[in-house]
Amino acid sequence: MQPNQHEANRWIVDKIIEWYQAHKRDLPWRHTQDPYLIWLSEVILQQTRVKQGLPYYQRFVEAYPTVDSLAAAPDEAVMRLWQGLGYYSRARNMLATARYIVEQLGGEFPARYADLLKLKGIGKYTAAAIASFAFDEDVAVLDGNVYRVLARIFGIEEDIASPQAAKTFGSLAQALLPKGQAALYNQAMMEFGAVQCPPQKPLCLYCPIQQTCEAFRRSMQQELPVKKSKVKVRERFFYYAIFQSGEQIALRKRTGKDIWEGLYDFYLYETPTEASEEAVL
DNA sequence: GTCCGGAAAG
DNA sequence: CTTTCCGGAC
Repeated sequence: MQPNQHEANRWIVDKIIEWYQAHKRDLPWRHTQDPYLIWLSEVILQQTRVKQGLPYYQRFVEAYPTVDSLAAAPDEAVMRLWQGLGYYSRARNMLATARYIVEQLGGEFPARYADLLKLKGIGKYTAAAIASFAFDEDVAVLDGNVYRVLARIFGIEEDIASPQAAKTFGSLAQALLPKGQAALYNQAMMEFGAVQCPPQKPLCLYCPIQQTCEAFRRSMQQELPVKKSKVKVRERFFYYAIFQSGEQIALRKRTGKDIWEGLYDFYLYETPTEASEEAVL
């Protein structure tokens, strides 16, 4: 890093925070420092867009305004409220954790990142979100938005799906965090990513940090962040029937959008799983 | 159809 | 390390 890099970084962070204060969306969980409500919102938002999660959050807060009320709720009632959100194990983990907090921790929400991390259904992201939003612990969140914003600003071409990237981006995000302003910084980074610097069509033309953005300078907004799409391997089972008449063997031209398009092969019977000889015949 | 995403499980 | 869980956007 250049000697003035620290200053440049501080400038970038200040600009993003300034942008956040002017453009942030008014969302209900931004008006509370209650760790329970922040946790609730984060679990819902983990797998859901704000627009879709909002009504669920409102219904949960209405039905279960405290960790005690959630802990006392019947399983079916919670699952019913969760219906439509998907990833149902998260609702189950949330309920189990609420009960654990009430029964084992005297209803006291853990206040530190390291302790939050031990709870069921709370991983690095959610632990950092609660620790910073509710308790202002100086721990940086790392979510898809943060990855994207950092990859673009600094022109980082590391594959964000790799575990190694978590270290690179994690230490960078942590280094950028202004001490004592974790909640503000984290929310600003994520909101900036969601609104100003989305995956498609980032709003570079009126971006406050355009002048220091590597992706903009190199016109790489669409290429960053780099995410190696996992080529999913599918097993296919081909059983060929060979029809022979004298010297001639029947072949068939392959059509349609598939492997070997336009090429010839024998008459084919395909199964998604391995089939026995009897089944094929 | 493809891609996306936190945490847990494998 | 990779895969799985779900529903929505496109």
